[in-house]
Amino acid sequence: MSPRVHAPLQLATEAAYSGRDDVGEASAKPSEISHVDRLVRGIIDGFREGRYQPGERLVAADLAAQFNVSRAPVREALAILVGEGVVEIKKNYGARIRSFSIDELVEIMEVTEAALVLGVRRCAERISTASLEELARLDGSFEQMEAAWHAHDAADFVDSIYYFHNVVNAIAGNRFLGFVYQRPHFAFFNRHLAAALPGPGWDEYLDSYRRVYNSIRKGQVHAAQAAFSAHMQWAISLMK
Amino acid sequence: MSPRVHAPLQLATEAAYSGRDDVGEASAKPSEISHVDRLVRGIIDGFREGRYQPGERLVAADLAAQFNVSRAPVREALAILVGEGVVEIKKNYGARIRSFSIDELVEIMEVTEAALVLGVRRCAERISTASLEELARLDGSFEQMEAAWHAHDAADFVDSIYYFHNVVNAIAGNRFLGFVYQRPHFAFFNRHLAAALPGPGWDEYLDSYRRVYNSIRKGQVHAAQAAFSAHMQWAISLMK
DNA sequence: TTGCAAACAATTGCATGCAATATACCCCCA
DNA sequence: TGGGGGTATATTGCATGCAATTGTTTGCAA
Repeated sequence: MSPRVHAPLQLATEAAYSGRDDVGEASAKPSEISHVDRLVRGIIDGFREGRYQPGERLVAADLAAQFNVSRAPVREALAILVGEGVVEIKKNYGARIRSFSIDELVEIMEVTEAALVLGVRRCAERISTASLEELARLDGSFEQMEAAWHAHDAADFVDSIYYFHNVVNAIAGNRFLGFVYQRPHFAFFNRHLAAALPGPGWDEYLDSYRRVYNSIRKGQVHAAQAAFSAHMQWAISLMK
Repeated sequence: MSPRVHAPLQLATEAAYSGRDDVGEASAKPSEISHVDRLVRGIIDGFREGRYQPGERLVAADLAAQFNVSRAPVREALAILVGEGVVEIKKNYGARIRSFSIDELVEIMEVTEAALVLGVRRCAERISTASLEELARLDGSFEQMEAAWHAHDAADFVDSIYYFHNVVNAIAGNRFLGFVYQRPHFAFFNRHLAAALPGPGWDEYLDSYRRVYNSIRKGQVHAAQAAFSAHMQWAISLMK
């Protein structure tokens, strides 16, 4: 299997949504990343890379040993992930990664569509004012998507879609949308989706996104929005 | 000031979004609520009730004393709130409640609209199949809104709007939407909004929601959706 | 062989302790 | 009176320890 794309997941603790005053000199120096951040990221990455499976038992002491820290920061990281709805903790038994039923995945997709359509619309509206770097990222993300599609790698494919939308959201200019979409439960959801993916509509999937991408590129706001919504509705109907 | 409405905020740890197998016998017995849950709820409530101000310094040791626990669960609770983007922790200084600029509030409102419009639509679609209890809650929530409006209590008013949408989301039947909207950052956002509220459009505000409410009640899907979107767009334009 | 109960082991939840470090204060000097 | 530097203080970040509780296994009886 080819190396994963790994859409760069930003944590709230890393100023994902803090384009604000009080930062000042910060952000220049990433200084020391805390153990907690490293753990949260490590657990999420571990899941996205398939090292941890849904339903798998995560014992705090084991994680502490794996990451070479004590149980205190592990517990804080797990607390964050519980707050995100991504991990369940069973008392005196252990934490485990949540798994989702088809019904739940459908519900998640509906909400995802509602949120992302805002990003698609705004992005198409603002595409003419996008910087060259942003456009390059957009083009690059779609190329990654095509590559993953040709390689028939479902995990890479959903990763590249996630990355694509992150780029779209960034161009859209609504930082809160970026923040919300980068919450672990959305990142997780994508990975869960991959399991259901290389199904009957594999061809259609890329075509839909090509329509979205092209419409965005041409600044066709309504077309982009319609193409994206149609795609999501189609994907949802396919899941049922 | 009249007592706050307090939309019942559910935490992820309380099975807010876990209508799933493995629960089994649970949920019947709330058993013992953990210190961490109590702290998260307590801090959020403290903010919503105005006991903690945005930007206020939250020292772990103080919170530990207030809630009569040690610093360990306090740190876990703060970690959750940091993950939610609701609290910032500054090393060797303390945590503090984030404050939002007008620009950020606008961005949050845009995302909120995108998400909630899904709930409004679905709710209107399914209103005919709603249980009597659900309808009673819906009616009650709107009555609370009217009462807060007449009392000119902005905090109560936004609280009741938050509660109204929670009821709408519940009837809409998408549990993930409920889960997302109950994330602390949305609950927080509402409180921040209250500060900007009793402005020029105070009258218009209730009228808009009455239109939304009536359309939902009559099952007029498109009208409800349009009324809600129009209202949000109007509120956003007012903020700028 | 199967059902049940009791002891055991494993794990969490929380308290406490300590070192690292950013902030704040104070004093001195210009 | 204003500014700068050094020290003291406060607070976090993390490690460790212990009790409570749950899941598991074992042994016994039917």
